[in-house]
Amino acid sequence: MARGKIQLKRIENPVHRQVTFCKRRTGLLKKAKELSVLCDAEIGVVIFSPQGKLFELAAKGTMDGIIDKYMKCTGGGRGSSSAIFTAQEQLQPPNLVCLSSP
Amino acid sequence: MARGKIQLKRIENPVHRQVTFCKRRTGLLKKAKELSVLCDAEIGVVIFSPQGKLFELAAKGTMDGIIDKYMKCTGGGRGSSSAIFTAQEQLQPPNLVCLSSP
DNA sequence: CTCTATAGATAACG
DNA sequence: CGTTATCTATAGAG
Repeated sequence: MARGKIQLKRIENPVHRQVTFCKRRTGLLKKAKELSVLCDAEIGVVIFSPQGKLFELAAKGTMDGIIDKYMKCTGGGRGSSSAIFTAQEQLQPPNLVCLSSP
Repeated sequence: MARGKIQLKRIENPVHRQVTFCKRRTGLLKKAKELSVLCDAEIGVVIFSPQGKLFELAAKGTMDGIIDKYMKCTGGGRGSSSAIFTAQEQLQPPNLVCLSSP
């Protein structure tokens, strides 16, 4: 992203990987919070570093409440407007689906 | 971020907010997956749109496993290397804490 | 939806 | 650990 392009694969150098993890984790949490503020969405993020360290972000509400809501949507999720996906399907094709007008 | 600067507040126009939500949600999930791949981290993201729609991303493992691991780290979290924060504390000061060398 | 210019994120450097 | 050059994400237009 900066002085050099990134590879879409695991960083091998342990030191470099640690630095990148720290920076990107910060950026990801920032982005998550921005999305929740801009669009009034409830967002929860959980990150486990390779060293087993846990990082959590709960925007709008608590993580506990988000997990509870998530459980209801998946476990007993017979709600009509739920979209569960694992992102493998959603992100691999360069295909954005947006609504430009209602 | 592009033809105009963004405000760090809730978007009022419903249509504009919907479009932004869609674009940023896609970008956030992409970033999350990149982080998990680059740094070999286990990441779970849960997003509830204002309309109550649920979006989930589980990178490296299942969301169920991530939540389970999360519960153990918080509930019985007497582990020595756990960092729980709500991002309010972590992101507001322009203060990055990184390890340059181990 | 697709394209483009620009704001924002960040890899490498000091 | 702060700065800078670049790359990427994305707001706005077509």
